[in-house]
Amino acid sequence: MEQGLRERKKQATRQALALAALRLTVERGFDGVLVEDIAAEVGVSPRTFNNYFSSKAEAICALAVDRAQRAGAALRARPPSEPLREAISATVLAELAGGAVPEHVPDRVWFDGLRMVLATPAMQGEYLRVRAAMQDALSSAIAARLSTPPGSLLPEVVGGAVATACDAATHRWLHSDPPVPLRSLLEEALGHLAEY
Amino acid sequence: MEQGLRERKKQATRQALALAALRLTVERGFDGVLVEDIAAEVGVSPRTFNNYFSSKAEAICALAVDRAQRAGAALRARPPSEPLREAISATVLAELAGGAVPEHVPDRVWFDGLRMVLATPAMQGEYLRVRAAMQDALSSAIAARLSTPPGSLLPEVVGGAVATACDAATHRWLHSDPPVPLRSLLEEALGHLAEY
DNA sequence: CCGGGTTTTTGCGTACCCCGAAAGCTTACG
DNA sequence: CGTAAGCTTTCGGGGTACGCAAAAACCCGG
Repeated sequence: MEQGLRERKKQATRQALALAALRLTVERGFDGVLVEDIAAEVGVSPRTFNNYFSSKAEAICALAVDRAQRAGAALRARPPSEPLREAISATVLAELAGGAVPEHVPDRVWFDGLRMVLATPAMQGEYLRVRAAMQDALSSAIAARLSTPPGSLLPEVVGGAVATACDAATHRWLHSDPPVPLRSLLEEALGHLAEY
Repeated sequence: MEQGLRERKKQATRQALALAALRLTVERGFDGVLVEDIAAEVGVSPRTFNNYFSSKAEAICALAVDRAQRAGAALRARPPSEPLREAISATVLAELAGGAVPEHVPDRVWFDGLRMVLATPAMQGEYLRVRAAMQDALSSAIAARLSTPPGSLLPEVVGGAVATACDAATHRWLHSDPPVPLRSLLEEALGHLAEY
């Protein structure tokens, strides 16, 4: 598992770049920060930045993608006897509403970052990839749980529907004034899905 | 409505650019065609291209976005007495499986184009915007039909879930070998949604 | 049919992004 | 240790996207 110093250093650089990208972008806006700045913050050449991420937007959203994948793993880890719907809602509530922000990222940076990504056209495309990552992670976990026939669309459809529900709840949460707890929005969204 | 020659010309230019972008990209791949080429094909300057579209990818997917919006309009146009689920499935089947390709685009270009967009990383982000456009169009139509309270998440969740189902069916369709009719995939996907 | 006001197109310049290649350093391992 | 493998860096180029100001195209009232 421990691939030695080399691998650890690589992951550290990656995290540092992603976090710096997020922080700086929150502070100065998407156009106010250059790839050069992010690289400088981490102490690495601009070219190296692009060895890790193929775009500035990708770096900014990298931590969110990581989290989506953790959600998939969490669903896989639930007891197989648990009914699918319960397993999903338990996973989603624990991972998204549990203050479980990735990798020592300050809560405030995370919240403001999400908000900014959604408000900036140049980053919406990348955010949609985060959502897609969530869908993929959930779908494959669902497929593993149910051991559905290979051709079935069910895992993708259900995974995508759940990802959509999380997304709708998150949007509403970020714009709610006065603030509403994310948990209750997630519960509402998952409820709508079940009753359709 | 008719804003005179001026407006008509603008729309014509827009369509021509979008179609040229799609055709050329199908023929030569995303990196094989420059903005310059697309502009030349239509007989306008490269600078003008960017007056209409803020990126090459946006132009390529513009027709698909237009179609998503037509789907929303179609849902609004269904009889209000019809139950929501029926209205949705009728709309989706008619708009997506009905060979209803936008604006005189050859079926083959449309099919190959979709395939290429989904296979090209540089364009996946833009495709996700198409899916998001579908979600928005459906959501707002659903909200209009149900006249739900302003704060409800239901329209977004259901609209997004349906968009996801369409998307999953489309993916499977494009990769099916031997070919499976899109209609039956859509029916399956919508079915999974209803039974979850 | 024609001139003034408006909108669109265009050319030019700029800032930035992303990537390929080759050289330089660092880590891994016998 | 010393050689092999892997990352980082430097350099340079091809493209994209957009601000700005001048030129062209269009619309309308006289």
